[in-house]
Amino acid sequence: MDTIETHPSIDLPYASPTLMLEDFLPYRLSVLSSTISRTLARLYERRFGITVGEWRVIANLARHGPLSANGVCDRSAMDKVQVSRAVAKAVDGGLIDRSIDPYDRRRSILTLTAKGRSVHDQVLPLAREYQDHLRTALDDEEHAQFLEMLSRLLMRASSPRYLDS
Amino acid sequence: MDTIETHPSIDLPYASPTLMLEDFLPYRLSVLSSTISRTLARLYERRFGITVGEWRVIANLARHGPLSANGVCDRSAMDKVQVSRAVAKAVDGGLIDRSIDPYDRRRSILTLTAKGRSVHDQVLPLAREYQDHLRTALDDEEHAQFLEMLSRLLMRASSPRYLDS
DNA sequence: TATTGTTATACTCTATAACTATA
DNA sequence: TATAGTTATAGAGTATAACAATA
Repeated sequence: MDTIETHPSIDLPYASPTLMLEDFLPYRLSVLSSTISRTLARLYERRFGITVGEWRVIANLARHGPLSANGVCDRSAMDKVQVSRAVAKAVDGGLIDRSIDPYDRRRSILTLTAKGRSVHDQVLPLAREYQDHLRTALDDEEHAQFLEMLSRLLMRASSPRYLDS
Repeated sequence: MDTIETHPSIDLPYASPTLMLEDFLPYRLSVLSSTISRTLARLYERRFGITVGEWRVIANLARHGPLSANGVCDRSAMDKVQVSRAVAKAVDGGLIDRSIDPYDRRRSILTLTAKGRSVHDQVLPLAREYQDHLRTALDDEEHAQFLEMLSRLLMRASSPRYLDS
């Protein structure tokens, strides 16, 4: 609703413009994303003892594996340190098998173990179920639009002008 | 590994369904939100030495202040520990004035200092500028739709069924 | 007893850089 | 010299609980 008065209230000696946090896009995104991430993180941790990072690695190996650590980086929005740690934990837990690429001994070859595949096959329906639960908030067209808008926003958010400075 | 014979594909000994991470809504939201949050956190920290938490408290006090710590909690999606720490840092930095409510001596009364107001007035246009930069990815109608979809998704994400368990 | 707010503790996450081994 | 990956370190954020003061 627009203001009726043409100038700020005389009660206030000084009233600078303010931010309605609940309409600030970064805030809104952050609240939604962290609510969802927390829920999923708990789901993965409680039921399967894995972190979100491990899940991302596992999901990528299930779909695209075998991959090197670098291959996982490229597909997971995780940097090499995050991948290294997630992989170490998953190898430790017997979910991932790590060997050395004989053609380039700096590279690793990561594959799911049977146990890792089994965890994947159990987590996947739960992840999908949660996504479907969220998606009941949107119809198919809206969902497509939403994803498309996320893409456009990400391109903007990743633009160099704002990434440093 | 489980059965081979019952699976249709000949090429793959075992191919369970997989998740295309890049189409998984929680993943997409997380990548976008963390890119944006990181950018803003750097902006606030580098130019003004404040955390995102402090900025949220400051923005709320500028708009709705004076508030108690609880009042800030209600409006900022932060819990009382986060608020307590953000307020302590801002009081320490001379941005917020903290006194005790004489009518309920458990409560604090938080107001911006002149310095806090000044920081607010400098951060605000930068925050808006960044939001506007993001918003060039969307037209006005899309932006309204986007915020509205975020609301619906948040209601879903906050539903009790998935918050614990 | 319940509420407001602070403090303690432990754990996760992130960012950066240094390091190794290989190429 | 460059790349793949690991390790080290410190800082920030998060969750939980315990706590003091007040109601």
